[in-house]
Amino acid sequence: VATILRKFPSLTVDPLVFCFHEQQLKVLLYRRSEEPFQGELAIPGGFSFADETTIQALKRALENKTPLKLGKLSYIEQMHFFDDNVDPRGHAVSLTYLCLIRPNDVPDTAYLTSAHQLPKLAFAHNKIVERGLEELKRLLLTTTIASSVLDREFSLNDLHRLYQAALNQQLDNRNFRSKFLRFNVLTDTNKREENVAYRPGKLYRFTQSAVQSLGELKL
Amino acid sequence: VATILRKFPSLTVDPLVFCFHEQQLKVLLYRRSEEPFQGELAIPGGFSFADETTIQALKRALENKTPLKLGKLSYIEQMHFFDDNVDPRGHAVSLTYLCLIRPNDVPDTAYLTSAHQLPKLAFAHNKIVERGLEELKRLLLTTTIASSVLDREFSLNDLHRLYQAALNQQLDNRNFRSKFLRFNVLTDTNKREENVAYRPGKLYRFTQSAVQSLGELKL
DNA sequence: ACAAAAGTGTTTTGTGTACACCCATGC
DNA sequence: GCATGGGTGTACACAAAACACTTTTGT
Repeated sequence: VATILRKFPSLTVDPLVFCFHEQQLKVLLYRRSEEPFQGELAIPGGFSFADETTIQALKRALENKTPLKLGKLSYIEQMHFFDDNVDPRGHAVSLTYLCLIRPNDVPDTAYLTSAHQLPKLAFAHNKIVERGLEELKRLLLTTTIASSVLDREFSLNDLHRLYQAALNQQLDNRNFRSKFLRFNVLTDTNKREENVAYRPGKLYRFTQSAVQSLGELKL
Repeated sequence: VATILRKFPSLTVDPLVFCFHEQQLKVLLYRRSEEPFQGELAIPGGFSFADETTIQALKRALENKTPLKLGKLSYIEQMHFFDDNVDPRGHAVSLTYLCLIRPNDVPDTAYLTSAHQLPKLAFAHNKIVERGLEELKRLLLTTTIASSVLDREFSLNDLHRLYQAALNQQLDNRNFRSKFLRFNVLTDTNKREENVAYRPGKLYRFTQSAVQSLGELKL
């Protein structure tokens, strides 16, 4: 039996956590305290061993290496599997997860960097972030995933700013509003922003907490 | 070192091969000759060991268990990674690949079944096919992936029948044609069908061999 | 009254959809 | 000339895109 077990590559999991912070789309990183790549920035991943799920491994890595708790994540979805990792310690394969956390749940001590201007990361982690960014954009355009990026209540302009930040482009405010309202996925809370030094915006929430599909793809 | 290696789950790869055959969307299977699930139908997967890529493992499994050659596949894309497999032999994780092969390249001896009316398969393979079907539909609606499902030259009606079969719904023929032509991805070969007992259709091919995106997702 | 951001409408252009008939070919 | 599938056009409703000003609130 041992001879069979020896033959498999080591499995790692990498949580790619995005959040919307200071009007920017950001990525959660940590600074490695050990070799390899000591001192460099990396995605806070770790090994996934036999007889545990990859989510259990994800929790361990995330909570050991960052101040986030798995339970605070608002969304977790499996993403690409990399089988061409260059880990100096041997053949490793790595499963990446796309994760989201709401602005209110981000600890102050979390290390965040802008997703659109990444520094050089350890391993091939830049590739992972690129890929996750594409996936996140796709989800924003086709689903109500924004409900997991924003706090539960938000103004239409918050939503507008999120889309502009994540897609990294300007979107006409009037068209954006009317289009989004036409999807019929938002509920007016009858509340308004508070403690702002200007006209307070109306607060909305997503009617359904589950992520649902938006514009249908038609042929 | 050995103690670390022992701890990882075994890794398997599963090639989910679709093809368009007898006007139907079909899936490639094989009948298992060994335990577990001896005698049952399954996706022709196998183990992926350390120091080989998952594609190498895919090739070995596919060519050992079916009459197909990896080199004949017209498209290979990584799909979902399952970490909740129920393999009686222990904790296994499995990476699935969505694969396509053109009608002309399908050997007569391949075991194919209709993708929309699957029998019960071994392991949790029904789930894999369901998922692959969703992914294939998505690709057909958003990319020129059809170029890897059809032979290089085909009539617009072939294309129409492919979409109807894969999406499992009727599509208005006139609208389908004008829409697809408007994408500007097809080239008229100036050839026609031969040896048909009716008016022969014009043959087209995709202008670019690489898969490209079709309708843009807009907001 | 001023600053700051919230909120609103119209026009033009293009796409989605529904629908029925003639055409070209082989036999 | 007939059977078979190939191929074409129009009208309507709605969505996409471009575009600038008024309103509300706090200070």
